[in-house]
Formats: sequence, C-alpha cells, structure tokens
Amino acid sequence: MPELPEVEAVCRKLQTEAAGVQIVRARILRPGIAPKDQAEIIEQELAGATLLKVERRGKNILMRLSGGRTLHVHLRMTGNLFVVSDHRFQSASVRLYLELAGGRAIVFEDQRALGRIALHTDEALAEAVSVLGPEPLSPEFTAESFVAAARKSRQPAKLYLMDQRRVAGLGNIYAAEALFLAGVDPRRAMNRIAPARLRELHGAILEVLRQAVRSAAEAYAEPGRFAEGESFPVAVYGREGEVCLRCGKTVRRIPQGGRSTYFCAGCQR
DNA sequence: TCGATCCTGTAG
DNA sequence: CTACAGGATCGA
Repeated sequence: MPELPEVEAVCRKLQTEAAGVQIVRARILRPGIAPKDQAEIIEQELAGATLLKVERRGKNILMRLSGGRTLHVHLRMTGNLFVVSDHRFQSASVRLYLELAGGRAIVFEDQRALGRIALHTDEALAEAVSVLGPEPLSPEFTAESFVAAARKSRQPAKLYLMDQRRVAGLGNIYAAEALFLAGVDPRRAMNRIAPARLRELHGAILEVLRQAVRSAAEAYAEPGRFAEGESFPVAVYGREGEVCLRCGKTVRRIPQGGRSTYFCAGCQR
C-alpha cells in the first residue's frame, strides 16, 4: 500500500489526532516486527511516554516521544497506522497498539507482517535515517543535483528511482508513473539518459508525487477507499495488456529487480 | 547485481 | 497448484 504519498497521509492524520497525547500502555502482538528480543523493552519504554510529534522521512514514520526517544515505523507492503476511538478495537492483523490516555489507541495493522518498528535514541535515529537519499518534495532535491548524481550511475532507471539511497520515498507505482510521464525507458541506464531528459524525469517525479500526496490525503479522509488503490489515476501501473493512454500501443510488464515494471515501449525510450 | 527471504492473502 | 503483491535486506 504505502509509498511516500500514503505515508505522508498517515503521518498527517496521526499528527492531527494524537500529537501531545500520552501513551498509557503498549502491546506488541507480533514480536517479530521489532528487532530481535527488543519487543518487551519497547513495550516498557513506550508506557508513560508522550507522543510529541509525527514526522516522515521517505517512507519512514518517526514518532517523536518525550524522553528523547523515537518510535520508527515502516509500513512496508501492507502496513497501516491509525487512531481508533476505543483501545479495545481488535482485528487479526493488529501487530502493535498504543493505548492512549482517554481510551483511544494508535493501531499498527499489517496483514503480511513485513512492516517493522524500532525504538531509537536520537543518535540511533540519525544513523537509521542517514542511509536515505534526499526528500523529493524538499528544496534540496533540485534538478541539478538529480542530474549530477544520475550521470554517475549505470543502474536501470526504474531501479534507480526505487533505490531509497538515491531518492527517498518512491516505490513501484510512482517510479513507473514518473518514468512514463517523462518518456523514459525503465531499462535504460541512468548515465545513458540525456541531461535534458533527466531534467524532465526530475520534474515528473515532483508532479507525480505532488498529485499523489493530494489524492492520498483525500482518499485517506474516507475510510475504506485507501486500501483499494484507486486514489491515484495511474497511467501504466497494473495496466499490462491495456492500451497506452498516450500512444495507443500496448502496456507491457517486465521483471526488474524481482518486481514488476509496467511501461509503454512506444513512448518510453 | 541477482536471488532468497521475511509473511499472508488472493487471483488464475 | 503457481504467480504475484504499492518493500527492504542479506548473502553468494
């Protein structure tokens, strides 16, 4: 489910609904989501802490707590994080819940249980986040820096965009959409793309993410719609065998890095 | 850089 | 039954 836009929506909602609230009790229902043997320690340390602020870095959710700790949550493929009005809320895929003062709770649901949590000191947090590339929607992500870095890499464009060390927050859908918008073949090595085209790709990344942040926020406001994936009008993702909206050729699907890449060979070169 | 791995569910 | 799923890490 979540790439940068969806994670952003989750963070904003959480910030609005739960910032400043104290955590009364924490329960990890699937110890495997925490670092080895740390589940109990995390439960103990979270109890009594106040959630000060919810921030995002790439696809990572950072819940800043009183006492100088940060609960780091990564939703991976199927995770979701939200506030429920009654802490007694349960479902088969709840992996963690934080009971809040007043009876509500923050719930971490994750059907596949691939999502991860960790509790960090400021130092450990800095290290965990240091591997990430620039935030695509921040001023530091300029066309100049993007082009300069891209020219040094022989990675295929799609894998490059999905590499969190290059740009933080793009995943399988929005990487494919940005490449389509810019007319770039996902198999093409970055250092073999003309600088002018790389600039277009940079612009396409911004456009796709900005649009998706808007629609993810709207979709998230309506419960139920979020998981269905219809919040964003995709042009190529998941459209194998269908007609390309721009040139009329057939959208193809190829494997790249163990994942599916959707693209149109007609207009992506 | 590729493949296996972590998990569970759904579609064909 | 197999393939695949909006992710990331690890070892060969």
